[in-house]
Amino acid sequence: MAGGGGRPLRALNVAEKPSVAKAVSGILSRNPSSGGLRVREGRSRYNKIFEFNYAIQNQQFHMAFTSVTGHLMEVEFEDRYRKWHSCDPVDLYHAPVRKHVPQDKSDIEKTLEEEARKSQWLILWLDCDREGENIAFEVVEVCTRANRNLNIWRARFSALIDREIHYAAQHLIRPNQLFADAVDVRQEIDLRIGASFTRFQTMLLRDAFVLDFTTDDKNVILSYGPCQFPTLGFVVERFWEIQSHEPEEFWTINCTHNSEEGTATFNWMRGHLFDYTCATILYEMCVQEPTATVTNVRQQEKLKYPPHPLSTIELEKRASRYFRMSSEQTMKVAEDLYQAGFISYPRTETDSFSERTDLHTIVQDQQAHSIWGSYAQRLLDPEAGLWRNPSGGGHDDKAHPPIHPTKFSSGESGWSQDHHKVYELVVRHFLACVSQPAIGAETTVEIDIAGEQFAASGRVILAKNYLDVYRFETWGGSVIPTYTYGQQFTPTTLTLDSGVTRPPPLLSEADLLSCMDKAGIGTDATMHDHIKKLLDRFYATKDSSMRFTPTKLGEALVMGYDDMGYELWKPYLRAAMESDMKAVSMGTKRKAEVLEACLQQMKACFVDARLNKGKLFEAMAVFFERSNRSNGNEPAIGDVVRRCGLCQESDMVLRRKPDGNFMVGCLGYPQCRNVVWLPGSVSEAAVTSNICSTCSPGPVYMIQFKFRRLEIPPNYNVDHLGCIGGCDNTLRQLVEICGTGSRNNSSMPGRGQGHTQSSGSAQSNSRSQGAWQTGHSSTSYPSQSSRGRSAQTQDAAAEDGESSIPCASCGTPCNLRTANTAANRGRKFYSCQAQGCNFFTWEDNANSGGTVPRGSNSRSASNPSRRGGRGRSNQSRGRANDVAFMSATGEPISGRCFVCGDPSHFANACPNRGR
DNA sequence: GCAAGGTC
Repeated sequence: MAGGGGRPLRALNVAEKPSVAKAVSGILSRNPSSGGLRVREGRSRYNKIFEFNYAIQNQQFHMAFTSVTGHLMEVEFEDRYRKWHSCDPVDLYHAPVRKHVPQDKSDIEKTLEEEARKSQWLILWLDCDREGENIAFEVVEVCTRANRNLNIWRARFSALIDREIHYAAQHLIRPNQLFADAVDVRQEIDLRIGASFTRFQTMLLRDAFVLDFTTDDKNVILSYGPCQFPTLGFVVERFWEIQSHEPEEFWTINCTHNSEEGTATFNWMRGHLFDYTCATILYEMCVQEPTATVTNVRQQEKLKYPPHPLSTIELEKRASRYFRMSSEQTMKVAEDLYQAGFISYPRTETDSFSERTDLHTIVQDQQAHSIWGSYAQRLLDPEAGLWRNPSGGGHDDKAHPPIHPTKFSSGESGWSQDHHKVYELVVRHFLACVSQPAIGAETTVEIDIAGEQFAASGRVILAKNYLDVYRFETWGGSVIPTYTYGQQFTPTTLTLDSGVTRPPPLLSEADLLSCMDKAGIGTDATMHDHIKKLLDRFYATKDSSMRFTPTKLGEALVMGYDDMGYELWKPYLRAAMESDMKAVSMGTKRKAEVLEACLQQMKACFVDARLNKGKLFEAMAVFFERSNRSNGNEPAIGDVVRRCGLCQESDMVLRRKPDGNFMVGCLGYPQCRNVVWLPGSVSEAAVTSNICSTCSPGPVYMIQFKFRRLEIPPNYNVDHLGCIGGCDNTLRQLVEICGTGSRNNSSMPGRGQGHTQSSGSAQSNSRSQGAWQTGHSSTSYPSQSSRGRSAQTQDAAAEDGESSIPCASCGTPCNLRTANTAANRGRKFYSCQAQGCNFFTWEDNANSGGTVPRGSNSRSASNPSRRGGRGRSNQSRGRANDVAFMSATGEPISGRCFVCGDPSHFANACPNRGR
C-alpha cells in the first residue's frame, strides 16, 4: 500500500489518553513498511510518543503519536474575580473568563508545541463525542500557536479494532467546531452558575448559623452545582415522601391448602381492600361457603434472560447491590484493573457488542479458571447449546465497547478483596450475557370460594443456563401440589389478615444512579463523583445498607430554594442545558445566543434568589441555631451596593452593625475605610436589583429602606427605595434630621429566634403539603404483595349473578350478590368483577342512582393528590373510606354503620368492629 | 475556597 507520493511528510497524531495512542499506534504500525514501532519519552511521564511510518492515500508519512489526558485546558475567571471577596457574586455572570492550560498540564503542552513545530499535519484521534471534539480544539489551539501552517484532520473511529482504525486513517475529516462549541457553552455556564451560587450561599449562611456537623464550620463550603444539586434533590425528595407517608390499614383474605403433595398458598385476586367492612363481608361469605373450586390451571414456560453487556452505570449499580461497594470505590478499582490490562475501558455507555468483537476468544481466555473455567468450556462446546449471541440494551457511545475481561487472571497477589470482586463481576457478567436464558415451568392455579377468586403459583426451574455462572441473581420458585380443573376442596386455612401500607425505602446508591441516568444528570464517568460530593459537602449520609438520607444541611438548602418557588434542585435546568447543547452541536442554535439566553435567565434567577434569601435563612433556622458571628464584623456578601470609589478595588456592601444601625462600608476595610452612614431611623434595609439611573460610576444598586414611623417626620414615607450614590435627597434629609447615631433599643422583631422558629415549623409542615401538591408521586408500597392482578374480568359470580350494573369506577359489570354479615344478612349488593377494582355498592343505593366509587378503596399509586383531599371533606368523620357511600355531590346518602347497622355512627367508630 | 468534564 505504500505507494509513491514523494518525500514523506511528518504527522503529529494526538489521542485523548495514553492507552489509545498506544493501541492505535500498534494497529497502524503492524505492517512491514512501518519500519517498526519506536517509543520515546515526552515531557510528561505518562504521555509517551510512538513513532512509525504510515501511508495515507498513498502519501508516505512519518507518524508521531502522542496523547493528552482528557481536557488540556480549563475555563477560569480572570484573576481579579478569582478571590471570593473580590466582587459581588452576581458579577460572575459577566466577568471575563479565559481558557488556559493549567500548570499540571504544561508539560503536555510543551510536548505538543515541540512536535507541532516539526510537523506538517495534525491528526486528532480524540474520543468521538462532544467532549472529545472540544479537547481536539484545545489541542489545535496549542499546536497552531507553535505552527500556523498545520494541515488539521480528524480521525473518526468507534472501536480500537484494526479495520476501523485503518478506515479512520484513510478517511480523515475536518474537526467539528459545532460539537466543540456545545461543550464551551456547558463549561462556561457550569462555571458561572456554580461559582456564583456557591459563593452566595456559602457566605450568606456559613457564618449565620452554628453548623454543628463539623468542627471547622468557618471553612465549610456550601456548594451549588447543576449536577450535584439535583442529585441532592432526589435524595431529599424521597426523604420527604417517606416523612409524609401516612400508614393506612388494609385487609386481605388468605387461603392455604395442605395436601399429600405439599402446601399451596392462595392469594386473594382483589389484592387488598382498605375498607374493613367490605373485607369482612366478603370474608364471612367465604367462611360460610368455604368450598374451593378450581377454575383455571395454567402451565407456562417462562424465560429469565441474562443481563445486557455491562455499561459503567450497570457496573456501579450491580457492585453496589451485590457487594455494597460505593460507586466511587467501584470506579477506582475498575480503573486499576483497566490500567493493569485485566478489563476493558471502564467508562462506557455502550451495552451491546459490535458484531466484529471476537466474543469466543474472550470466553476461551477464561477456561483456565478454577471456578468458572468449566462453565466457559461448556459455553464453547456447540453440543452444550449454552451459547447465545448477547442482546444489546440499545445504548452506544460509539467510542468504547461494553466492559469485559481482556486478560485472564485467577487473582493477582496485589489485589484487594474489592479487586477480586469487581473482576469476578465483570467476568461472570460477560459469560452470562453470552449464555442462554434460564428456563422455568410456571404453574398458576385459580380457585373460587363463594364468588371470590384466589390464585396460587409455583415454579420449577428446568434449566439454569446463565444462572449457573451468574451467582448474583436467583430465580426463586416453589413447588405447588397438582390441581385439576373443576376439582373441589376445603381450604386448610382461610384468614382475614390486616396489613399496613409502608412508605418507599430511602434511595439506594443504585436507585440514585438510575434517577440520575434517567434525568441526564452527569455522565457515566462523573456520576459517582456527584454522589460522593453530597457526602463530602455534608449534604447527605449513606447508611450501612447503602441508602441515602439528607442531612439537616442538605434538607435545609433544598427547602430554602423550594420555598422560593425555584426548581434549582430539580433536574430540569440540566435537561434544558443539555437540549440547548444539542441544538448548538446540531447547528440549529448559535453558541453565543444560547450562552446569552441561559446566563441571562440564570442571572435573573440568582438576583431573585438573593432578594429572597430570607427563605434560605428560614429553612436553615428550622435545623440550626443562629450564630452571633453574622452580627459581628463579617461582611454580608450578597449585599453589594456599588464598587468602592475610594480604593477602586473592593465593593461597598450594606451591613448592619452590632448596635442595630445600618451602614454601607467598603469590603477593603481596614485598608480602605470608605463608609456611607445611613439614617438612625432605619429599621430594615435590603439591597435590590434596581440600578440608579443617575449616579455614576455605576452600577449603584438601590436599597429598599423601612423607617421607624415614630422617628421620622410625618411627611416622610415609612418605605423608601433609596440610593446612596448622592442623588437621594430624602436620604440626606433623614440623616440630617435623625442622625446616624446609635439608639437605645436596637433589638427588633423580624428575624428573632422566636419568630424564626415558629415560622420554621410552619415551613416544615407546609413542606409535605407542597410536595404533594406539586405532583410528586405518592406511591404507597403495600407490605403484602398483590400478585395475580390483571385487567381481565372474572366469570359471573356463582350466586345472584343474574343481575348486573356497570361499575361507576371502571365500567365493568358489577354482579348482584348477597351479604351474610350479622348486620346485613340477606342484603343485596353489587361488587365489581374487574380485578383490581374495588367498587362496591348496596343494591338499594345503586337503584337510587346515588353511588360513587369508594374514596380510598380505589386509590392507587397514580393518585398523588389523595392527601390534599383527605381530612378536609371528612374531617369530622375520620377515614374517608368508612363514610358509607356518597352521592355525586359528595353528600352521604347512607349514614348507617356497616358493621352493626346503627345509624348513629360509622363503621370506624363501631364498638362491634374488630376481628 | 466555587462547577462539571476529561483522565493519571
